[in-house]
Amino acid sequence: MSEFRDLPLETCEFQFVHEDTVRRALSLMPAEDKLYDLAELFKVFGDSTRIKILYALFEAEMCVCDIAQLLNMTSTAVSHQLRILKGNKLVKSRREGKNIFYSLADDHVTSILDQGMDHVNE
Amino acid sequence: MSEFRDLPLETCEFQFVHEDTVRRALSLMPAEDKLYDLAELFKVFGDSTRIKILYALFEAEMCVCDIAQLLNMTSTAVSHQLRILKGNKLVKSRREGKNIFYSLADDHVTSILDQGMDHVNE
DNA sequence: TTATCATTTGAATAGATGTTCAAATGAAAG
DNA sequence: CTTTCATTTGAACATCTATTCAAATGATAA
Repeated sequence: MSEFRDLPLETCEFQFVHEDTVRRALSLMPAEDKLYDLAELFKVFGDSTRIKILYALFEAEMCVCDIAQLLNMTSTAVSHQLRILKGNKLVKSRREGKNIFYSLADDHVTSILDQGMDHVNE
Repeated sequence: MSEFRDLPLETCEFQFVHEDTVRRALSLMPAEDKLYDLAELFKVFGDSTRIKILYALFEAEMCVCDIAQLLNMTSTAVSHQLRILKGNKLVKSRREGKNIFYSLADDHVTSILDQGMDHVNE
């Protein structure tokens, strides 16, 4: 039969509309897990606290306490968010005595933020 | 006094750490509402259903029913997400008889997706 | 008009998520 | 060792959000 997976018959109860378009798009879609990972990445950027943290680190590395002061938040709340940012490889950290300094992981972070900011500023 | 807003004294109870760094970063941060808008934008990308819809429309314009079939979801669920995408100017629509065709709003959408996909593929 | 059906809308539900609180690490200093 | 304190951790809570369901539009055809 077809080289593609069967299309569900139930979604549109009465007819197939534009079946060719659907099949072609389906065959060209990235893998399911890639799309999921991509959504997860953007989800990390989709919180104003985390966005603020990333912009703060844009200037210089900072410890948790610095960021907490800057954002007028508790160190605990900031630490929770830094954990998520680090888990997604958007920031990295180094210890210096009692302090742990965080900084942006790589230039990708900056370019994603810039791209988004362009859209917002239109 | 200072040209910057006062820093809160309560976040780090016992001392100011790296006050200069904090003040400089604070003065260079984008406006609060810009950062909020940016987070809102990324929040829209931060859902796998919406990501799938955008990638589907990457190939060709499609009606709600087409997308629903392709994603194996109900038209209702897809419509709700299209509403969000359209509200954020990521897709546009045109009516043709009973069908409403959706397509990507502009090239910005593509470049944001590409940038994110690069990071995921590392 | 009436029937058909793609799409939208609003309310309800279930699941995800950010902040707070209390407690636990971990490193430096006395 | 004990104290100090920056940071982390886990649980609880409140809020947000995606999907479902039932019902309403809106456009075409009979």
